[in-house]
Amino acid sequence: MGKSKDLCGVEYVHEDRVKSARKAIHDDETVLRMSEIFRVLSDPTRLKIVLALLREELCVCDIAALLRVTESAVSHQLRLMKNLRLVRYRRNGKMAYYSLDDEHIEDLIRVANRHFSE
Amino acid sequence: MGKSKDLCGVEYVHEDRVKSARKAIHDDETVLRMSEIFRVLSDPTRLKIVLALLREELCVCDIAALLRVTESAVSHQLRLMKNLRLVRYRRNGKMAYYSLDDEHIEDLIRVANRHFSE
DNA sequence: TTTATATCTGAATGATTGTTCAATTGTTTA
DNA sequence: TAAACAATTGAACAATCATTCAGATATAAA
Repeated sequence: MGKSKDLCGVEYVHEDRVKSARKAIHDDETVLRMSEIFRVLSDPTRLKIVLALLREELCVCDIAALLRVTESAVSHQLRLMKNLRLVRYRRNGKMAYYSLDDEHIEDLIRVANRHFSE
Repeated sequence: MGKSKDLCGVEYVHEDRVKSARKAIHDDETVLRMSEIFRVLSDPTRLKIVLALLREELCVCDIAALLRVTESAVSHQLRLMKNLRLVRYRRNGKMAYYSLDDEHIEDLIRVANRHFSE
């Protein structure tokens, strides 16, 4: 089984398999956006914030106290998630109440849980 | 609604909500292991490798050519995923053929896809 | 207005990470 | 044997990241 060339001059050992595999890979922009979603959940602190918001709408200081991290750190992470439209917030006086704004995150966490329990 | 103290001396604004949210957060070790799974998929190169292996068993040099990255980079990432038991490999002569060794990854990617298509 | 509280922000810092490079291992072929 | 090839490995590097700190903003209460 020799090497073969494709149009771009890249050599493959198994041309058929590579062509098949390439169909399964999305375009770069889509891959990038998918990876961003997973990246949000790849940090333990952020994952805990998401897990907490899955159950209750919470203000920044409650999240900070619950996770034992500074309010500043929580605020930074919430901004990141707000920019990705994963959380929303409403102001009420001095407080900012955050809640989840994405119905697929719960599914992702459910699948990840299955990974350990099975 | 005043602040209240729990046993550890941490003050909460909304004690009831925090107690409820805490139940939704897994223990530290579980959260850490969950975040590790998401971390694997949070890098575009690794995500592409996974997407490719979802369809075909591939050798290192084919993955490298397909993604236009060095074989060394691919090998490093594959080792990481092998340590997490997400991929397996079989040797055949000089080649090492890698394939997915986890049935939940496909579900994670499916859910992430839904996030954009809906 | 002053004071206190809740949140946000930008800069700085230390830690982590993905890739590259050079060298090496193990296998096949000449 | 020697040469070629596929893959691995460890060190080094630049880039990214999460947190901290100090200060700013905004709202509520005194």
